Amino acid sequence: MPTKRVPLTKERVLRTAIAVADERGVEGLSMRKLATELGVEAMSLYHHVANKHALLDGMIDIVFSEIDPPAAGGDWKAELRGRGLSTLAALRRHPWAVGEMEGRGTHGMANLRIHDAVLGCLLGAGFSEPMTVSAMSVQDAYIYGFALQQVDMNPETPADFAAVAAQQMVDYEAMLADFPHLVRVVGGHVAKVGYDYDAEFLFGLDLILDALEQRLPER
Amino acid sequence: MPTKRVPLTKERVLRTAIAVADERGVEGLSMRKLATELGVEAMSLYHHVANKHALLDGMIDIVFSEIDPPAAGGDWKAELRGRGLSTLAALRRHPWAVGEMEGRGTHGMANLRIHDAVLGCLLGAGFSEPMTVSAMSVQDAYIYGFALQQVDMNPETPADFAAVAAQQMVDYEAMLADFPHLVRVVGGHVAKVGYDYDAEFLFGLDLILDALEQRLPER
DNA sequence: ACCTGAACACCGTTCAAGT
DNA sequence: ACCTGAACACCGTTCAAGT
Repeated sequence: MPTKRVPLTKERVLRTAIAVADERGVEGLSMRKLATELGVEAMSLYHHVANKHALLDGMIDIVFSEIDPPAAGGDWKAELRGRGLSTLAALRRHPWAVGEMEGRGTHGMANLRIHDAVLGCLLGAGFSEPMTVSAMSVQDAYIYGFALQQVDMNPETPADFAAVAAQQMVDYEAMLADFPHLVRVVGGHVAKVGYDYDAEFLFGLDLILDALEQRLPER
Repeated sequence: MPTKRVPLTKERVLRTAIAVADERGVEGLSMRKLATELGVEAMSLYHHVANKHALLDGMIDIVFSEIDPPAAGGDWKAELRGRGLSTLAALRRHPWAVGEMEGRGTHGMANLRIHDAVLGCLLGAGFSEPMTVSAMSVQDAYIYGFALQQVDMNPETPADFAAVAAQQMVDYEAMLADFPHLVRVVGGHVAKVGYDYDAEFLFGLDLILDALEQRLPER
């Protein structure tokens, strides 16, 4: 209703799509709803984006652009720790992203940029070329996997919450009998309020970075 | 056309849904197509499954049921290594699964069963309760994250392959100038045929398991 | 050049009706 | 009890037509 004069651009389409997905989940993002949000008809979007797949490609690369790349000169462990935290933060701001990153053949410029920086950081630290590939692979798998698990904790459709709670109770019934370790450990430590996801994330990230340091040729 | 007498059961609906998703991706799985595959109308499915969300819940728990749970008594590292490999194998057989596991509040029985076994294995190894939670969290994040990256490598729609190849070339153009480390490392080691995903997976899994062993109280 | 109305071939799901 | 036909409210995308 307000600024109806501002013209449609690819940038504006992508930014608005991200806002919609952040708010309503990727399930709640349709070309038609996005168009309405932009004060336009659905078909107008196709002048700025080839199709919905390309729309998601663009959205995902914007998420990658929010990640701080590690510097190559300094303390490589600190740099990669910072990059890990920055990645998790971006994926937490855009919880739909991690589930859509897989299977889409193409890689955006921002994606390539941060991976290039990570490789440069590891090579600068003294890792061999094959070891650098492996070292990046473990870190990325861990970071994306952790983000994925975290999304799993916060159900994105609050409408399902009652169903979830009910199912939880059914599970609990069986758990008491069949899953003693889950009852003991999860009941005792995870279910208590204030479970600290950032601390949990850093435990794993530091575990991996320290283990990688031990694989460094010299020292 | 052949066996039209066999009655619809939840089991048969879920198994067929998995077969369809394995073959055509989760995008290619609709209630209507699944019904056709079963020689039935779409609405008949709703007698065995509450809705599509519940269908996916059931499918995912069948994937979990294909994972070998670790034993509690033996060599904990070997057991958890085996469980990691078994999980990766299941997620490779059903590439759609890892992208659908997130965000769905509910957890099936097979899911709970294998997590209970992992916890039992770690507790049996001598880890404290909070450490057991952390140790399972790193492993799961790594395993699911690795599976996610692997799906990313194999584009699930072979129709897009030409587009992917074309985009790859565009990327390469820019890479030569802007992403020197990617060109050096990925060009030299990853792009060469025969990149061994299982070896890469085990590098990270063993790195994590060895690092966890160092955190064990006694030894 | 940029936007759109109408249309096509799909979706998930409900509901009243059939056997 | 189990299955279905017709209908509703949605999808992504194409295409010829408007400005």
